[in-house]
Amino acid sequence: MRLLTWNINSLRLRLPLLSEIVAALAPDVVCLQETKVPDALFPSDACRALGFDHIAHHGMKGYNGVAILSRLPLADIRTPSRCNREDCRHLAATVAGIEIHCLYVPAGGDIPDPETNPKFAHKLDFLREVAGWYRNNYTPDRPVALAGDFNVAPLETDVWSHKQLLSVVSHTPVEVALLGDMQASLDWVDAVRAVIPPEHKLFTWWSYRSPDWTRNDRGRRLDHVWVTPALAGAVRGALVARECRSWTQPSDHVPVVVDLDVPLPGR
DNA sequence: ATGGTTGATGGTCAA
Repeated sequence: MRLLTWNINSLRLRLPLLSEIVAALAPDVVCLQETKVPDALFPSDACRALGFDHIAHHGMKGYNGVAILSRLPLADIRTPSRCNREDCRHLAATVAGIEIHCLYVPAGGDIPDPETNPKFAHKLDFLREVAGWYRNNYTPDRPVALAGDFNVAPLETDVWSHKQLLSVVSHTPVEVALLGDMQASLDWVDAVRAVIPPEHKLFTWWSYRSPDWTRNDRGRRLDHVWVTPALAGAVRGALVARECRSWTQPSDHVPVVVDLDVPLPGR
């Protein structure tokens, strides 16, 4: 099973780019974040035309929104609410016996202080709640893949400068610690870092605000694919589609792909 | 220390 996750930053605007990446990488399952499309306006026909006959989406007007596109049937579609908000950040479905979870963690605003910045407080609460939810509702022997924009770059090699980003939201010690707690909830394995050694710098996001993202390569690894220990032995490969950041009218995030050696029906 | 860009929206808000 080839799983692709991408913060697409408007699905409707970037359908042609989705088509391009699907043609190039042939994923079986696609997890999208920041679809920015209400469910009533979801472009299902266009997604089916890309080969995804099975679609789950959880969207709202203007912001957020998650979706799972699959070549294989989806079962048990669920949309857990987070922090008592209906803000469309979590979607889960079962594909070929594997639970696929698509997650969009709040970005957290600019100021890394939960006392003065409610967005940062929400982000910290969200991370705590998700960790507790997995701990209470799952066990590590269940085959689950958790993919999405976690909006946290946990490792020193996940940012262009560890020292310079210590007080920048996405790499502050409090967020990294909470993401660590979330990872510990089910002993999640970072599938991408299981393939690409943690010594290597690896980014999945580059700010739109930089006039030339390639000049200093000031990126961060905000997008992740984790698997439970039950699936860790099935991880066969991982890829960050860095070249997509150079497309015309790109998302500020690029797709991340993980290959899992699991039996698929009809193959 | 500051400002820089993009997308949805139709004024700003979120990232």
